[in-house]
Amino acid sequence: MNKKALVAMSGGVDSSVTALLMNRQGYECMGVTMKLFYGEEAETRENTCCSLNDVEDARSVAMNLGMPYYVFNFSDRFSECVIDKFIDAYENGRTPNPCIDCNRYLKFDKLYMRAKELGYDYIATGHYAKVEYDKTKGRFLLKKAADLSKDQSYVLYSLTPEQLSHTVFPLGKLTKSEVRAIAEENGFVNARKHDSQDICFVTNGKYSDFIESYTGRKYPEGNFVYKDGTVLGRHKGIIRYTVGQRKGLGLALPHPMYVIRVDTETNTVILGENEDLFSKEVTADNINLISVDNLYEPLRVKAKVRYSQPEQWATAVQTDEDTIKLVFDEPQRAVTQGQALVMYDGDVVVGGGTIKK
RNA sequence: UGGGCUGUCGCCAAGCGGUAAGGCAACGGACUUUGACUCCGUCAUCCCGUGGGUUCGAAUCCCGCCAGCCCAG
Repeated sequence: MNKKALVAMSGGVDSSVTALLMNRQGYECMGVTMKLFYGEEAETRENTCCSLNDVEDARSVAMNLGMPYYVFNFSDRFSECVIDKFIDAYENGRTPNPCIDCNRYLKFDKLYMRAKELGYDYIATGHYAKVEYDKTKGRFLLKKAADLSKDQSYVLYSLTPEQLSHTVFPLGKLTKSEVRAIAEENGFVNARKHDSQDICFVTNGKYSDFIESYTGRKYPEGNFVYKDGTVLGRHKGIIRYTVGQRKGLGLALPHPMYVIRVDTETNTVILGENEDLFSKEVTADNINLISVDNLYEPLRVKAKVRYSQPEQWATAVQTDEDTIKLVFDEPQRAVTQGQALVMYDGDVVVGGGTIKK
């Protein structure tokens, strides 16, 4: 009997080629698009996933491949686990990474559960990453993609052994251009479609405008305060600012200034110079360890604190059940609460957590 | 009311007789499956508070006026 896989299809090139490859590899596949949110503009937007056009594209590819195709409505789960968390983070002076939550709570949780219910053993997605079973260690590993420029292992660090053992990433060994070529060869409608980017549920304008219209709340103005306490001006609501930010302050200053801290207690945004943004220490909680059981013994790793950042040498140690303390060899810029800390041992994802400070 | 200083893009600010630097902000784009960062581009062309004058030529020199600031009162 063939192995059965549920393929998450966004309507983009990557997941379409994923479906094709899964088919070729002999899996009995079902294509699924998750309906995650409702936005009037979403239907026409080009750079996002999961809009109506995207559903049509996904359906077209699935039909092409002769696999059943369904749309699952996961919008409740999405608003609860991604959007609400996103808003909560900004309201509390943190900076969320919704893609990570979407993977954690939707693709590899809700969708995986649904797959199991329907008798499918595997989830396949178009992520650029690899899952490998390490016989010597007796565990599943998450590894970087062959195409390092597209590697998405960072946003997958939360996958558990259970999830990894039921996950297939067929694109992990391919480069983006190979994927596009395959799509082209097979006449996929979306072969040349733009890569998705930006926050998928913010279909129009800025995320801060989205939060205000979604919640109906208005975030009060407050002071921009220089690190020495001097008031420099008024900010337009705390959710609009994140550590390291320079643009959009609306302040005319003699030299560039950056947000170095957001203080929700006093509703102030603290500004300083670029040099003030560097720090060596990071604490992360809500951790997930993949390649090791724990980190109570300090471990030399390479780590990063945001999606697009080359990893940096550091030493990590677990301080309790759910917390990691990591010290970089060199100070890193704008380590921000709410973002993810992800650690690597070569190509292998050691694990990660949410930056607490 | 006397005395002094200042008045150049939304903000700061060069310029000191030869035909408007730069920074900040803003806007547009690139990069990017998060937010940022970064990079590229645009941004005073009847014009340098205003009205005269000198000069081949002034934001730059001279005179008047207006506005703001400071010190006296």
